[in-house]
Amino acid sequence: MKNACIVEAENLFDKMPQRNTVTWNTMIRGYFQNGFFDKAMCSFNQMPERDNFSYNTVIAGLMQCGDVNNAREVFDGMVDRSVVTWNSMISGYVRNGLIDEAIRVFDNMPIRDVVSWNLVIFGLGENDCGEDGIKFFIRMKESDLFPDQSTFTSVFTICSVLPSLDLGKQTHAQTIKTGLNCLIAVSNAMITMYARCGNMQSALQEFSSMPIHDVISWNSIICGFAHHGEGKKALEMFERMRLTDVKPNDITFVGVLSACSHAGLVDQGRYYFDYMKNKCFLQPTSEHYTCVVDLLGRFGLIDEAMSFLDQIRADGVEIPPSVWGALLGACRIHKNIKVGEIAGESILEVEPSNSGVYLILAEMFLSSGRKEDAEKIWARMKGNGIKKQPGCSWIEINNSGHVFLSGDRSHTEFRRICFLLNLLSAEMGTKILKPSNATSEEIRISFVGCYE
DNA sequence: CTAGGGTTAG
Repeated sequence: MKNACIVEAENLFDKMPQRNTVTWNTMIRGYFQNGFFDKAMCSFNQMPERDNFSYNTVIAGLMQCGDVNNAREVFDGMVDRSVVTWNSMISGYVRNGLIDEAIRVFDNMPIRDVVSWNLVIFGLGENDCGEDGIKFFIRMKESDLFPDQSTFTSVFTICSVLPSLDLGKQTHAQTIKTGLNCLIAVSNAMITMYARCGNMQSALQEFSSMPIHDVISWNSIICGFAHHGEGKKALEMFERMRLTDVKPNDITFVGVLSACSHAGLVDQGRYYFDYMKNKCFLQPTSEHYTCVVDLLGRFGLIDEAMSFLDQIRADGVEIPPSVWGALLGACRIHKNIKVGEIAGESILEVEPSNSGVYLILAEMFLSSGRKEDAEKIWARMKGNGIKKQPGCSWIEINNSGHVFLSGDRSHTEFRRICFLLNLLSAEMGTKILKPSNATSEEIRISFVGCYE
């Protein structure tokens, strides 16, 4: 039922000589889908007899509009709850970010099906609890239920976020055993898993093995290459995509433009941005603008970046903070304090608690000998009660995860890691335009924890 | 006939 049709549906419903429960249920769903929550609830209360479908429709509808409490009330008032009823509650809680509630429902339900497990695994993944999601995945396999397409896509996504290449490979093997690796959604998730685990070769191999590609397959491989700084390969894939019938979307161009940015391909970047707007008729988003400013800025074309901002304004768009951020980053590299200050202050107007901006501005002042201005920035930061979040990163090696937090140095291999990092940064220093005079400071890392 | 699950960037 489309929005314009709901009126027509209502007319028919009113004119009907007789209605049954199915008719009422259909009408209620239509009301919810078109945003008429009051009418939906009115019908629900008015209808002569309610079956399980009626309740499930109302719970899902209320959950979809964020009315978690009323959904709970309807649920609590039910006598006969089906698996779908319980799953609707889990789904609703997950959708509204209440993962703990979702798990409580899961724990209490008398019978679970594949969807119940999938919802919990997906929900945990979406809420930064991927490791717990994996635990549920293992428990699921110990039950008498078999993982399906949705299970595997969620698990691959978790593997790509953790990231855990080992688990990803293991899961890959399981999809082959079950034949689910032939499904396009599963393959797509697998490409992203391999890409984000740093294994572009396997990502490409999976991509190449697929008989059919959809826009997500192409986006996954393009963004994968772009993310790894393989700008040329990303663009090669995009050119191959153009030979197919698959239409690129806005995400494709985020990949393409960031590829140009990482590879320093300024002319191509200008061309693809124009191509996106004028040939594909895609409205640029703030991400696209950010990519272009980043591309121009990295290359030192600060003036062109500034006039590009005018072009954005001409589209009737207010410059988003992320665009100013890209410009600020460029100014930092190319030591353009004048524009950098404009960019930084523009961000702070909208995001006064953005600690990174204060630090970059202070650093820029300091490195150009304006110590007093740097101190003013620090004072402002302190005055606003802004603290920097310590940096954190993690990596999986030989089945165990190593988590590093900026500041302390308790990792057992701290000295060896520092030594190797210094070697690496010396190596990189020869390839960067700017000589590595910036950092004689010791690289500070620390060991925080381990997971299995 | 009607109800629950969604993979892509930064």
